[in-house]
Amino acid sequence: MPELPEVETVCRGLAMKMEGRVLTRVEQRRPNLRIPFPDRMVERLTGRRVVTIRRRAKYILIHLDDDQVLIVHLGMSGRMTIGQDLGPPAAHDHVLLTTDDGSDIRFNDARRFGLMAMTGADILDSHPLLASLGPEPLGNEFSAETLSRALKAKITPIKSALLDQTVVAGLGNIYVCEALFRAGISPTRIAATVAGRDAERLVPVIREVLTEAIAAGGSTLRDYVQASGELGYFQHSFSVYDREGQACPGCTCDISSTGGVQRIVQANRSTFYCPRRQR
DNA sequence: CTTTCGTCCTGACTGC
DNA sequence: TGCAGTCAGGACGAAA
Repeated sequence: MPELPEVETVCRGLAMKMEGRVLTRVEQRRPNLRIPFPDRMVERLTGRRVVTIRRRAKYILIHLDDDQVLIVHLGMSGRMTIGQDLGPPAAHDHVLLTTDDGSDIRFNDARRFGLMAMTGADILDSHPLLASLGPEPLGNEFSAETLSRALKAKITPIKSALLDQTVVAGLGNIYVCEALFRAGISPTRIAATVAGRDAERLVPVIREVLTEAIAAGGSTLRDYVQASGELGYFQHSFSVYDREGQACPGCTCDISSTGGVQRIVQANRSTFYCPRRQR
């Protein structure tokens, strides 16, 4: 499931292949993903040159030479595959792009939680999908002060607060679990109680876990493929995520007495944590 | 207003 | 072996 580091990796892969290139062929193979495709998307993309590709939260922003921006979200199962002469579309290939130097770029999304939208570059930040996003966790605006301010009035668990894209933009279930583990903060803590001292510990840890994952080229558990189209998944080692019952990497005592990593459900999502190390 | 919960979707996995 | 049921999850929108 692509989170910020995976989206960053995809952006970098797409940028290498697409920036400066003209989209010579565009094919849209169904009317919608989570939402309908933009009106006349094929016509609006065909013949356009890609200027830059950037990321905001988990959105891929493809800037075109007519000052339009294609907004892409990978959702849960979305992936981009890149290659030369990829042949007939695979199952769930929904959008096919070809560049003037012969690269094929395909958006594949089995579960169709992803989306595409288009808007003008000048009004990009006020687009409904982007307008209420909080600070980038790797940006200068994200600090213990801004995080504390965002958490101060929240009575929801810190786990839920960190998944709230208005608090900080781009964290998903995996990296919230991992960051809380590294910070030694229980996911069940009321968000407001994390403001202050704990937020000072949390901010660098969030940056650290994301930076490591980006450096590793993204990570996955199931169905993520790097933008380069390379075969295989990058297997990232998580401390707690999806490790229910396994030994917590920080606890040296016998797992039979600790129970290892616990799984609980918060807001209908699995949370993994170590009750001994996270308070 | 804030917070929670249902919804979209398919494939991987579990258990009978 | 086959098949029904469960689960996964981002983000929106409805409900509380």
